[in-house]
Amino acid sequence: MANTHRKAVLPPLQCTSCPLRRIDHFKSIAKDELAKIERARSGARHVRAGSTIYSEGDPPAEIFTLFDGWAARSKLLENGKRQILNILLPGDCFGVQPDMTSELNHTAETITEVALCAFPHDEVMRLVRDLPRFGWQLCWMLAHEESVLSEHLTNIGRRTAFERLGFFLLEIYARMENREAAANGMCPFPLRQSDIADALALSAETVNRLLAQMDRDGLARVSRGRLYILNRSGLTRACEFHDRFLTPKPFL
Amino acid sequence: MANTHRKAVLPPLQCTSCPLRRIDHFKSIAKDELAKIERARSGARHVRAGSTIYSEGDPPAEIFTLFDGWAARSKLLENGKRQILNILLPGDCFGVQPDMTSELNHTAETITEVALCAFPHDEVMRLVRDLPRFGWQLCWMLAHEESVLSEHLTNIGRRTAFERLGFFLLEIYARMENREAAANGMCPFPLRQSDIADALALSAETVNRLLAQMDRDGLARVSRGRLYILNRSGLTRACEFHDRFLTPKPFL
DNA sequence: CGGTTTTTTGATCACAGTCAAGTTAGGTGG
DNA sequence: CCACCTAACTTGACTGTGATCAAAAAACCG
Repeated sequence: MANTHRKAVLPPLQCTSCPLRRIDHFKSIAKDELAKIERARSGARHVRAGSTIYSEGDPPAEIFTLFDGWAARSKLLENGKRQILNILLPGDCFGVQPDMTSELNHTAETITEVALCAFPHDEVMRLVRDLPRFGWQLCWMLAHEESVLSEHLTNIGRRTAFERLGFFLLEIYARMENREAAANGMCPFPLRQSDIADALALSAETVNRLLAQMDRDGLARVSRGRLYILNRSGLTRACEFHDRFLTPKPFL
Repeated sequence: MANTHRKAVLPPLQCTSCPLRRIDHFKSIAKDELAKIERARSGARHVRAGSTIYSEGDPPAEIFTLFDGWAARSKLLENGKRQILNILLPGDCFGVQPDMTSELNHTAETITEVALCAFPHDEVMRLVRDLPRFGWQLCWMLAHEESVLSEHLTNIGRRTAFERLGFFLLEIYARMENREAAANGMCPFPLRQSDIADALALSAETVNRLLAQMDRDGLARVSRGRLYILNRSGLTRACEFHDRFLTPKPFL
């Protein structure tokens, strides 16, 4: 896997000048609210590639926003198998737990080196208390995540291996496009085939064979850390993809 | 399928005297907040068995709380296959959407006859605005749902058919138990085998064969609209079940 | 009691998993 | 810049789980 991902850059000190906020796809947040959010932020930090941000079973302490790089939320089973719940891209929040007293129900791992912002749990609760609109925004983010998870459940449960993979590639591409990080059918793609397998509940060998087939069929190619969508409409049709669930959302 | 489910009863006019609120498993809500919630409620209604409460694509208008009976949230694919996302039991809320302007991303169907409470979307937004704690509770419910969905994703993605089924039965039983509607290893179970299949991404025939096997093995039995957990610890071990994700939660 | 839905059982098949061996690419250090 | 080492990818052969198709039995409901 070519590590085409440059060193992750840290976010600016001021949330108002966060470059992510200039991206159309993210719902804007009022200036005064942003100021309070900024005060709630406990800091920004780097995490190196291939390491764990938090583990299933840990007590939840912070909510995170991914600023730069790729990560994944996943579950590990007793039998050693891994299920990736969601790939995290810049602008995605994670670590929100129902009950701050209970343990985290999944693990978050980095794929590339990563930069993220952290918000202590009690600060988030304070924000919900003080800013009614913030509570609504948090609900929005959560409901969005649930919607994405439903789509993944259906994808894994009711589609063939080929369709799953096509759906997955198109989803990643659309999300990168929303973040203005894709163009001309090409975008960064630092996932290993075994990561894709863990996200789609397939074996790495099957993913490999299907990628080869999609390349042969001129539909999509993954090569040297990049994803190329060669025939978007063809692939979209072939795997019944739709991007209804990738609606704009607020973040932080 | 024996319809052992009696006629669904309507909830009382006052939320404070709602019998569901007396169940330990649900987080209590302050009296004054409950009064406001009660005012936000647009009404209670019956829906007959086997019908649709709302459909994917509909504009979201209301949030619902299931008061009595069983229902399911599901997605229908173009190829006719159905994926059940979650079985809804009394006390479960559903219909919460990220963005009230977008369309609903799943369908809600009744399994038995059902009684439910409805809350118009704008009233819910008003509640979030007026009651800071309410916003937090809504987040809690959403995060809980996400947690459950993650568990289902892992179950379907990474377990064998046998384990999936055992996990599913134990989950339903534990949830019924939490609702004080199960005892001595027995609880109502109005699902058809094809419903179980759609929830677990299996074929109905496979579900049938596995149920027969579990019966033979003295682990669990489904018969005449009832679920019998014959050997709970055995079944729990056999399918790596855990109920960590079934934490108490608020509702309404 | 009769019609319909659901469950049960059997036979066959195919998709994707597993195992194993070989190749390529990327990263590291001389 | 090249040699080496490891991790990732590739390919082939075989297997097995669970799907599909079909037909009979049972349960349910009016």
